[in-house]
Amino acid sequence: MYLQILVEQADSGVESISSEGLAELAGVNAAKVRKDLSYLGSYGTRGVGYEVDYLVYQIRRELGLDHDWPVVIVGAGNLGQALAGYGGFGERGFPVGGIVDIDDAKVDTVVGGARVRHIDELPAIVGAKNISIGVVATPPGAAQDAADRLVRAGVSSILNFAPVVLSVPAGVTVRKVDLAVELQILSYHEQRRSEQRRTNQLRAASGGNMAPVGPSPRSAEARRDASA
Amino acid sequence: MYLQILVEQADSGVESISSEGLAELAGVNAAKVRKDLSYLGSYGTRGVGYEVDYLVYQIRRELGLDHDWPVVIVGAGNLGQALAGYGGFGERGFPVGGIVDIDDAKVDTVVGGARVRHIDELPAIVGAKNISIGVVATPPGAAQDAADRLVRAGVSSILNFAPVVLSVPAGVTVRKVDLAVELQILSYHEQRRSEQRRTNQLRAASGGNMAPVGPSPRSAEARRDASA
DNA sequence: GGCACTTCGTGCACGATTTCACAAAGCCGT
DNA sequence: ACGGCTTTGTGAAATCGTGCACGAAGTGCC
Repeated sequence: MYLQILVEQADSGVESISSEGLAELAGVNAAKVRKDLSYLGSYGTRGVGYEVDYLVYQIRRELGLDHDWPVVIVGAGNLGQALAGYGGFGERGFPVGGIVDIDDAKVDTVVGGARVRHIDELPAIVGAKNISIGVVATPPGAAQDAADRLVRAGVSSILNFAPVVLSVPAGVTVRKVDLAVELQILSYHEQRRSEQRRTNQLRAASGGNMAPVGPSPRSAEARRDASA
Repeated sequence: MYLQILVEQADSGVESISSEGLAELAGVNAAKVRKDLSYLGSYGTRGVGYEVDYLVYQIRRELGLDHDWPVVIVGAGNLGQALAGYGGFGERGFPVGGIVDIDDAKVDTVVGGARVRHIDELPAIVGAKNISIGVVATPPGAAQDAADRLVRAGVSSILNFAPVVLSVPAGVTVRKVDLAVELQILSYHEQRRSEQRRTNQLRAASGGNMAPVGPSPRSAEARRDASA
């Protein structure tokens, strides 16, 4: 998150930023920013702040973003195609090194400049380009098989878009992005808001004379939401 | 997460599950599962466990998933089209209630069964279908404007796919999904793994006789990853 | 060169979350 | 009906993360 903000700042010509400034942009506490950045080393200057470019460089280095990480996408359905077509990936250091599908009808079609290849070619693709990151964009039922194949092919990090919990051997990192879960969390907040409204109406209807429902009890939560 | 696992279990015919079983599947501690579920009420049976169907029902109710939440998508580019075309949304209770774009060239094209409408129609769409959730699928530069328009139209929850921090009034919930950030986190793990390998090689080369690099110091982290 | 001012880096305290541990509660076999 | 077994629900303890406060270190003006 810091990296993103810092790059944005660098692009608008900001050369130096204080922990407080960065904290404001990130929606967190300034002390937290300093503590977080201190894990990278002492890259700030007291009385001045942090040099944006240098900090960007250091964060990139720590995250391993000083070189490209080609990724292979498994599943050329709706989502797989969108991901392959989305230029933002390559721009940010993750070029699409290949896209595969199990369905012969999809093989050899072209999406986003890459030709879809058969999933059996996965080991060859991963080996040739030395790929260590795989993206699972299959239907739920095929996701575990896709993950197994990725692991067998030598991939050690997986980004999973399928709404299932993948089981992988130790030493393989999985991250899951579940769009429905994100929506469910929003649903929960909406639900609470509508309950809140009902309660307020009841209070108003009963001509109540109660303490106002101030922001204080929920402020911490609200802040987290805003910064998320 | 529990909901997802429970639904999966229900589909495979499991009728009852213990906190320990659920904890295993979720990759967390059993006591945590019990404490989490206890916030919903006392829906377990001592000596037996939790009835899967009933628990699913209770979690759904708490999350506000007992009715549909139509969503409106802003941005009919690559990602917006994929989201609109992806059936999984509607299936999980979030039907696409509309998709809009600012570009006249895109207006009136049809994606995923919905006709793209102009962004100026946002208030009408939101009002007509009583929509409270908006999805921002625009390029970074247009995201804040999209969010502002959503808020003005009356939306109170936003799912943001653009890699920028949106600022919204208090009372509006924003969740951000940033695919590049997910990949960056994987990159970080890969980076560490490759550093690890180098260190091991050095150790081996120096004929070292050191304590083995066991899984213990990283096990907590690994567990978090697996369960994420 | 010295002084006022700014901002970092970090020890410490507090609050939140997670885990432990155990009593209470229910099932099942006899 | 009762005792043994299992598993929940929840106080208490331990751990973890965050924010405060302040010394250290730098800048810039006079």
